[in-house]
Amino acid sequence: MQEKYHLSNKVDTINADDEISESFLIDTSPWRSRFDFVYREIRRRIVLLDYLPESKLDIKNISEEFKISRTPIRSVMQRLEREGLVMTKHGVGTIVTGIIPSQSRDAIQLRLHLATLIGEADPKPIDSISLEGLELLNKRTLNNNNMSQSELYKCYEQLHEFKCKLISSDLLRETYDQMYYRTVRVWFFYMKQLTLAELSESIKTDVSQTLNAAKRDDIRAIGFITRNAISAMLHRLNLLMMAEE
Amino acid sequence: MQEKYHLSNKVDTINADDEISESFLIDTSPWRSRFDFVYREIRRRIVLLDYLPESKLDIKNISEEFKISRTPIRSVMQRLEREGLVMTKHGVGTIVTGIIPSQSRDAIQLRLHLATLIGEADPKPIDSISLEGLELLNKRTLNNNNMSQSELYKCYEQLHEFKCKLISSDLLRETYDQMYYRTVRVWFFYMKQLTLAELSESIKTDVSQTLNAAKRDDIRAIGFITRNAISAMLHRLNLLMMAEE
DNA sequence: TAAAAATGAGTTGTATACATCTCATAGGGA
DNA sequence: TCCCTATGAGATGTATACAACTCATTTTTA
Repeated sequence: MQEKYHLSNKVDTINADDEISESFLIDTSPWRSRFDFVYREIRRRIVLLDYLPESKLDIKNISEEFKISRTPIRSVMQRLEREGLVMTKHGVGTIVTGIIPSQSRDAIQLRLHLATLIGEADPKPIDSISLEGLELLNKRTLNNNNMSQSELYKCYEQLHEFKCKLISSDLLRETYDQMYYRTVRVWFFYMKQLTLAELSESIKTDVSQTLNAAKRDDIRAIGFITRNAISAMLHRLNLLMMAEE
Repeated sequence: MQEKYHLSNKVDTINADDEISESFLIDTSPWRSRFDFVYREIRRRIVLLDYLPESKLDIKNISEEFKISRTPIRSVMQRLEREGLVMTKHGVGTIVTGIIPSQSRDAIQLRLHLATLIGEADPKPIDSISLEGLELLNKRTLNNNNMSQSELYKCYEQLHEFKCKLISSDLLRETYDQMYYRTVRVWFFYMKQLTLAELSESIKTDVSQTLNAAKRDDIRAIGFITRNAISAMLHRLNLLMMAEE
């Protein structure tokens, strides 16, 4: 964590074209960017198991690291708590939630169902830039046989973001997005070093299948590809979880 | 708002039986209750259009009313913002979100999809107390021909809570719950006085059908009953929204 | 000696003053 | 008269001191 946050980083720039009538209400101030930066960074650390499940977070340290007071960090933590990634208890501390098989299954299953809705209601058309990005991602994953966990995270996230762009409903997109981060953490937790290759293989086929469907503009297919990939992972995970119990 | 909040009110008492291993982490302190009370009350006001869409909230007034400082009120507002009920902009204010047809449709459609999942994965058994409550609700709605908006809100909420109890996945329940409040606000907004009777008729059949299914322990049926009720409402609403445009 | 009570360190929740931002309005110049 | 600018009220975001809570350790007491 050498570089601190740069406010110039673009953070989810919202399509100003849609809903102009309400866009004046959307807060694009630096505050929002700062919040988003810290939120994403801490989420990244939790998902990548940089902060281990059931470990206590040192809020004081974190606020010093980001050079920001405890108040906005609290906001971030409250959001992460709503999203099931941390738990807070008065007088005790802020703790990364443990990974509980039943809850993990629930999250995966919900994501699975939501994935089938990806191309349901008038999906957004695929713009050429996104498609190019996907082609690059495809080449990148094909050539790279031994991806690190962090590289894998980035690739997987990029694929996820591509799919998200196709969802026209903001609400569905956000809900699906939340499920993504919950489930990806579970992948990483159970896979650890052992089957990193397996996870990497899975993303390769996901990317190439998605690319094919995207080329022929078949967005519903992308929904089902995703659903099937999640289903496969769930099956694989059930074995792992049963072995552990 | 004569009576202030009573900390003794039970607020979502969590089943202490499940997941005992983690239950020590759950914060049951008065703070949590206070937060929940204020959150629910403000949500109620927004959903019942006590606070009108696009109107500005006077945070200072609200914090004085609840005899609590702006800090915890901010927490509540941040949660409501995540749930799409208010918007906040630095230096401007906190505003109840406007009701936008496309977004309303999205919320309703998502709730519709989630409803079909109600009895999917090992639903919780129906306990006799809940069933009795449902029977009472049935009698209450049958006899009461001219329900006020606030009565309707309570009945609808009670029915909703009954259905929620059947959902085994905490995650699905919470997501479904959020969609409920979003959509119910839209009902109330478009229905106003005109078709209150219609809404009341709709809930009557929903309750009685649900009761029948519950008696024969067919929980998947309840999911589909709900789905169909939502679908009917969506259809009705589309007509209203088209007429307005 | 053992159990109960008190103490204190450490953490989260709250109150409040201040920083920052936005918008409406008033004032001045062309 | 019109337009540009400045100013100030009022709102949200932040920093910080303090209150309240939990838990481990120490002290007291039977």
